[in-house]
Amino acid sequence: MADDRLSVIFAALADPTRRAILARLAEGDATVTELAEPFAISLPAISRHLKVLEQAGLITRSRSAQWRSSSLNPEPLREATVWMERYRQFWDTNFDRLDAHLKRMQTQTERNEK
Amino acid sequence: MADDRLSVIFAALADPTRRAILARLAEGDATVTELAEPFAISLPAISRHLKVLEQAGLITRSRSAQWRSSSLNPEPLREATVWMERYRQFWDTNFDRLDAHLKRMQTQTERNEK
DNA sequence: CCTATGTTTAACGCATTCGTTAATTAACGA
DNA sequence: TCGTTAATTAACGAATGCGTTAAACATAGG
Repeated sequence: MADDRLSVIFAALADPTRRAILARLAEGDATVTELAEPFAISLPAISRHLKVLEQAGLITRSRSAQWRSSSLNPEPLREATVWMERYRQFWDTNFDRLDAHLKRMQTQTERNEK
Repeated sequence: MADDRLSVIFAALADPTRRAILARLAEGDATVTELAEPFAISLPAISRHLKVLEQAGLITRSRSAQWRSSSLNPEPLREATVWMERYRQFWDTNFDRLDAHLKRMQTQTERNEK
C-alpha cells in the first residue's frame, strides 16, 4: 500500500471489520474486548485492526489501568470526502440524467398503459 | 480483501495511481496508452489498475477498433460518501463551513460555465 | 509477591497485491 | 498477407495483509 495519507485512510476503510468497529465507536468509546465481542476473530486480530485505524487517524486511544479505550476520530473521513467532492458535480449531473431518463421511461410506460 | 461492494470500492481508491487515473478521466475519456503516459510504470500495470477500477464500478470501458476507451463512473463514489454520511454528525464543526464553501464554489463554477 | 485480567508482540502460513518482462490477442492498413 | 499499433494475459517475484496460537507485558488487587 502507498503511504500517502489518503491511501492509508482508504485502505483502512477497505475492511468490513474495521468499518464495523468504526460504526460501534460512533455509539461511544469501547475497550478492545468490547470491540472484539461481535466478531468471530481473535483478540490479536482486533488489536491489529485497531492499530491500522489508529495509523489512519480514524481512532485515538487512551489507557486507563489495563484497559485501552478507543474513540472515533472522524477527521480522516472528512478528508476522504473532501477528495470525493471533486467528483460530486460529476455524479450529481449523472443522477440528473438518470432521473430524467427514468422520468421519460415512466411517461412512456404510462402512455403505453392507456 | 473482503468482496463486499464497499470494500472493493475503498480498496480501489487506496492506490494513488488509480486515484490519479480517476482524476484524469474526470477531464474526459482516455485510452490505456493515454492514461499510462504520466506514469513511470508499464502498460500491463496500468491495464491491471483499470481492471480493478472497472470491478469497483468506477469506470466503464468501450472498444473502438484496437483502442479501449475508459470513462469515469462516479456512482461508487456516491455510495462511499453515503456510507461516510453516517459520521457527518461527528465531524469537526469546521466541516459545515467547508461544505458551504464547496457548495458556493460549485455554484460559482456552474455560473461560469453558462 | 502472585495471580487474574486486558492487551500487545512474536512467529508463522496463506492469499492477495503490485510490479516486472515476454508472449499473445485484436484490429487496422499498406 | 504482413507488419504495426493497442492492449491483455501469462508467469514470476517481492511485499503486504489478515488470520492464527503462544508468549510477553502491564496493571489491579488479594
